[in-house]
Amino acid sequence: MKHNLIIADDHKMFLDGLLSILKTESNYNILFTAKHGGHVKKYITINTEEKIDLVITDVTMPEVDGIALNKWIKKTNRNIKTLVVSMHNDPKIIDELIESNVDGYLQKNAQKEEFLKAIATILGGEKYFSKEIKDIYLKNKFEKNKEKEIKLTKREVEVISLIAEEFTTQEIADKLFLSKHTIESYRKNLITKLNVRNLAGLTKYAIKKGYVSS
Amino acid sequence: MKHNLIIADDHKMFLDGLLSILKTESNYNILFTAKHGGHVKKYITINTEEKIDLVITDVTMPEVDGIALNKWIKKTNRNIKTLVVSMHNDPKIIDELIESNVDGYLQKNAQKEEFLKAIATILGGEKYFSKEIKDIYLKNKFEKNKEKEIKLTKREVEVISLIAEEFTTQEIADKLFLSKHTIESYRKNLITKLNVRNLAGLTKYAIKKGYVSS
DNA sequence: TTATAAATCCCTGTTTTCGGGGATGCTTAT
DNA sequence: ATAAGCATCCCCGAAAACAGGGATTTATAA
Repeated sequence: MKHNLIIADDHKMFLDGLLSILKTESNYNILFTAKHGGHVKKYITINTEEKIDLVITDVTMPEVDGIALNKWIKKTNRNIKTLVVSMHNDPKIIDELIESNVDGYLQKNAQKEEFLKAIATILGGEKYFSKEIKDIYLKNKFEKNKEKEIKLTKREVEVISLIAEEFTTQEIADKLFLSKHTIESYRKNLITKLNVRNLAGLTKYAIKKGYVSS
Repeated sequence: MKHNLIIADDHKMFLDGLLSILKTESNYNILFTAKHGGHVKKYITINTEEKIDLVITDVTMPEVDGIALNKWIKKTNRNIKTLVVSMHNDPKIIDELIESNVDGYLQKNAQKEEFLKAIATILGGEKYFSKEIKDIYLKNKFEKNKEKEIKLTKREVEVISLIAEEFTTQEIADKLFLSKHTIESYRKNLITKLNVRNLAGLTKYAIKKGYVSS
């Protein structure tokens, strides 16, 4: 029995490329192609009696993007599989998609073979993520867990930001209308808390967290 | 008169997508498609009497990549135009391509219309770069000019790297088998040279330059 | 060849950081 | 109500950083 697919991507070229690949496989039937997620939602909502097996969707699309579309599908139709394809591999996006139960994630620069493999795997009931994506996801999780307990207070963030902006303790004290001793306490606590050795470590942490621009 | 094109990309899907777009335009004739730059070089070398108007090429390809291919074409065949398409927009790559006289640069997530416009523009004898690419190129140039005089010596890079890695002066001295005074001199010079105020500034510079990871 | 730059080392101060304490209110959660 | 966390402030001493000189030798470029 043929599998029914829907593809959503606002890039004509990617769409055409994907269609040409899928054409070589005789048992895929393209029900519908869309320029953004809203069209897919409408299609699924209207054609309730039609069997839809898989929605392949881009992440960045106008109006309703791939993340929102995946969430909507997973919330309303538990038997429709989803495969997200994206140009980039932003850990946050990958995380959000996996948490909302996407069935697969591929980078757009994947080869034809991987595309077909991913689609077949997902239609077979399993999940498919490329090795890179898995690594990114796990690394992200791991780092998050390691840094989980370390939560800085508002004041600490203020202070570490100013430290990373090259201000001295006295200058920070003046800026925040606090005693020099207070800032010294904060610096000391930050060094202990963040498990670094000196200003350089604090600066690196501030940059990593985006408190300052490098 | 028809224009003769060559396309080089190791991604079947992109290739197919591009072909499907070009098919809608009747006056483009696809001479040859290749999986990497080496094939294109061979084709051009063999078919000397054939008129080749434009080579569209990806950046990342096995063996001979798009950068090398563009350089080779521009060195050996001044009447063949080149259009580079890429997934990413790394300033270094863009800079290198523009310096080696590429005729156009597009991101792969461009829309169909922009692809056709770029190809037409280039075949008309002009260059084509998308607005983002121009911005990236100019910003890069501008920043380079601003920072031009600041050149660190090998030793200075070693020292600033270790500073940013949270080592103290004494530790760096021990590591490099140098006197503590020497490292102090380097630190001092670096602070003056880079126009920063303290370790935090040095650390930020080191991160920006990629000497250490944040 | 003669500057110039790089790499190395040294000295004298002053300021800042760093590590170890401790204290006082004030809020928040248990 | 009591503990815990936060924000604030203080002290001390050692270590390190910072600022400002200067000096030598060895490459390297003009």
